[in-house]
Amino acid sequence: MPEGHTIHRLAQDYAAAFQGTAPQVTSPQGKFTDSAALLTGTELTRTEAHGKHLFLGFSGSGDEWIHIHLGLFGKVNFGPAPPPPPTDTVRLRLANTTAYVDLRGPTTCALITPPEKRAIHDRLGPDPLREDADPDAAYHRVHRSRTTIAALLMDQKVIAGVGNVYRAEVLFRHRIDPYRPGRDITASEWDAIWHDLVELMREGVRNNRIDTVRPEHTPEAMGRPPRVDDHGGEVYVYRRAHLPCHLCGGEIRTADLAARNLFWCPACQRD
DNA sequence: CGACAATGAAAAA
DNA sequence: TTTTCCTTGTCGC
Repeated sequence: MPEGHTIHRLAQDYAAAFQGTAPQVTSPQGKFTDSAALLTGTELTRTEAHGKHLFLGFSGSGDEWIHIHLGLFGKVNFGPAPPPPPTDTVRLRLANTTAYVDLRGPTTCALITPPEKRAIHDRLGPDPLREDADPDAAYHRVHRSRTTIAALLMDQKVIAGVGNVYRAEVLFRHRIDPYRPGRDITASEWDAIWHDLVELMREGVRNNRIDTVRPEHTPEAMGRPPRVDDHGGEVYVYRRAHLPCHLCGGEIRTADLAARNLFWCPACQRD
């Protein structure tokens, strides 16, 4: 379930459960065993998120980081001590006297050095959830590009943390045709998109799910039946192909864009 | 029990 | 542009 909000929430949750302790680090699945052995006995001192990348900072003899990227399938599960016997897909388990956490199916779980961590930050664009983010840096790339805005929003070098749900929903909320080239996005449109993402994603961190429907458009307010989709939140277009648009009643469309399923309302999102 | 999809992205070609 | 990797839940037979 990982877009940027999930990763920032995980940074908070890992810190709450393990920061200031030296958890036992294991890799029941085996792919992280050597690094896990090196880390056991060292203290988790801080956690950090940038886009969809999670960093767990350990201080032993020097600074070391576990770099985690969940990819499409990765999942994290927290629980109270004592931990149950791990299943054979657990890539990484942390366990201290009060809690454990299991990581399964990540694209990346690797021990890295501070310079390697810096290199990752350097290839990522600004993250709406980070204080140090510069929205102008993102717009600089957007407004010089002939690529569609829907593809640019998915490009982590342009803006970090947006995924398939936020891209579809933020474009709907701003009535922007997903196929419009980035160069035709105005500065004020980008400003509105960015600040909307900041608010939506902060709420996503708080609630651990994506909700994008304005209060006046909720099923209750509109006299509609509640959503049926099981992805977790209330949305306008994501995974609503061929269903009626909440606002205009027209049919939501879907298409392949940037290797993912795009959803949009051609009537509401017309340039 | 196999096919398939799912909020992702790097490597290979 | 295509292939590859990672896991789990659901659906149809």
